[in-house]
Amino acid sequence: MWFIGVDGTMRTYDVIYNVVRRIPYGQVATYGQIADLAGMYGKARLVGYALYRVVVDSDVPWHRVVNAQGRVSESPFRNGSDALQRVLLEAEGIQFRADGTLSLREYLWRPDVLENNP
DNA sequence: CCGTTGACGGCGA
DNA sequence: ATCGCCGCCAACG
Repeated sequence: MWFIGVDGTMRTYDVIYNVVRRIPYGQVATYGQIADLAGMYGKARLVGYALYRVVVDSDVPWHRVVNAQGRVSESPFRNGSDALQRVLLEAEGIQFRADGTLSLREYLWRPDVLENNP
């Protein structure tokens, strides 16, 4: 499998990426939520570190991860991927408020509810 | 083996 | 509400 290293070990960040891959189209998850689901409760920042390493054209839907305020985390180090993130989310039907936040109540992924269903 | 590097979140003033 | 502070850590050179 692509997420297992040649030595057979799955790296820490790969565990995080695998959770991110489960976020459904049109929904979002928070950094803290991903950490929790990855068995790294309280380590939201680690998720941020991991996503920083992801390349834009990755198979990991990195754009579906926002912060606990329902806002795209911006940083000059992201070199524009933060602006792209909003564009990609809007392309999935997610609407942003005037203050730059999105409705977590409406778009937050709830894994426990039912994975796939219309 | 270090030193550097960064997409968070919660809590207090 | 809106700041600042701080815990926390894998990957890379």
